[in-house]
Amino acid sequence: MVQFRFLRRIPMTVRTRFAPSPTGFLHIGGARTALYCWLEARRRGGEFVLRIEDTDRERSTEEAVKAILDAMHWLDLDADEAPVYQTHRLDRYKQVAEKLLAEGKAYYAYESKDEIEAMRDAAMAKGEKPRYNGYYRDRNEAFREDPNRVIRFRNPQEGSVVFEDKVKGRIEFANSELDDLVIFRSDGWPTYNFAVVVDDIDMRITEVIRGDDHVNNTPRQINIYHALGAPVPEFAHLPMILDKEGKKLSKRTNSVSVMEYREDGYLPHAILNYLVRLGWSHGDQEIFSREEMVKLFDTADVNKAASRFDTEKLNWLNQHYLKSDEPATLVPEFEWHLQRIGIDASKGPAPAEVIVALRDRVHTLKEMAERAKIWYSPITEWDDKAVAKHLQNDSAPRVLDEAKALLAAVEWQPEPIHQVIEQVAARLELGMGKIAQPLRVAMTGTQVSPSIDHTIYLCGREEALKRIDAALVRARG
RNA sequence: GCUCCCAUCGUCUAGUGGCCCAGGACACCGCCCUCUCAAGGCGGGAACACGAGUUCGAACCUCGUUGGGAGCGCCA
Repeated sequence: MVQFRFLRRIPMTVRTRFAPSPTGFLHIGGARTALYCWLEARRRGGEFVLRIEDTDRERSTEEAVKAILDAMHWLDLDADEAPVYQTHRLDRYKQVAEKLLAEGKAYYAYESKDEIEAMRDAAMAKGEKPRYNGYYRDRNEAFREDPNRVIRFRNPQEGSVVFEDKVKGRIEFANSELDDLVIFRSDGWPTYNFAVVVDDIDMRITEVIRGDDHVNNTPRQINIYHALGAPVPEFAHLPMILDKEGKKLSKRTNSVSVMEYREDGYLPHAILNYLVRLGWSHGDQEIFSREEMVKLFDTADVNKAASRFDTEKLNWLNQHYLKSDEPATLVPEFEWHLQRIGIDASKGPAPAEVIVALRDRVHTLKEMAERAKIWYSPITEWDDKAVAKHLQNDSAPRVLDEAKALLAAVEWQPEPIHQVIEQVAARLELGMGKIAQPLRVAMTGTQVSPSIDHTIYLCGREEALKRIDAALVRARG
């Protein structure tokens, strides 16, 4: 055990964990928790690990595990170790519970669920908190086969539990408010509050970062740490994320799954940047690179109050990254979106050039893909108003004829094309509006598009000339 | 009902007793630029929940009120 003693002398490494229960997809609140755990570990040179809390065998699914892992991967929140699955650790929980039993820190109880419920109703009727009355606490009943057999933790009755939450500050609970919670269910599986503590001890977690819906569980868990003679980690309870109306986020009215945000066209780092600023800040700074987040983030600077999810601001950030990222780095995600709407990116302009043309005009890659359609497939719809206004007038046919002639021979690059348009304007003595709009309708069937030179350029010469011909038919028709 | 938590512009927030008749960002409005739509530039309106204290002085400290939220499971 020489090695062991040596290890003890090494300063404790910071370890954080993200512990989702696989009963659904990774939602946006969970993503923020994971981000904060990840950042805290990275900043302090520590380790970030994952634990799958799958002891609820009714609701946990394989698909959900995969969905969560996929989302974490997409966000690039990498864990330092393989995930720990609670269902693989049943023997360990049993072992720890036996120890507590042997030391008199836990006991068997045999009430049925109905009896427990009646107990709670009675307490409520008296204006008290619904809780266990401690019937078996001092009865020292031995183990016996019984469908109702559970193991309860013998919670201290005197004094109080105080902890210094890194975001909320000092929090105190009187032990008299706590009852003897079940740590092992009658089905032979441990309960959440027990498994979490055993796992966090075994996984050497030094800072527990989780949603503040867990604040009320914390004193119970601390008492279990004490009973087990284990050091208590630090706690940081993050406030909730509410929807735009200030209500709890729900699937009905919001996108909640991280992967839905992907489908909606958001960039992973835009989501991360949005999330890091939702509940945390560093002065007036809004834009944070991954490196800056890692350098600056601190759970101690997290806000105490709940915050609302604002899609408008996410949109702004997403566009910010669309505009400032190197286009080439956006291509894979963009192509993913093109493919989703049935566009074959190989049959049209280079995606990077399309990105440059559209990034000032859209907030998401989904929108971008939709608008990119005009360069990858033929025009199928014509905006009647656009046709009537910009094609069916005196100058349009002349503009189109003239442009067609010049475009047929020009070097196919945005700049020469731009010069062609200016030449047309000069020759026909017309303003740019009179030139650009008919061409725009010709190229797109609508009166809205990126700058006309780029719009034409991206069509490709052959297609551009074909579209001018088609427009001439309409202009004269 | 009981316990715990929270409270600055519409939203995210800066602010830790004087630098604040409160700063930034998103959104909104106006102007400029302009081949459309955007993007961009410039400017504008917009908040310390309320009431008592403490203090020479309070967005910041204390108490109360009101309003929100979470939890009170053999779910996590």
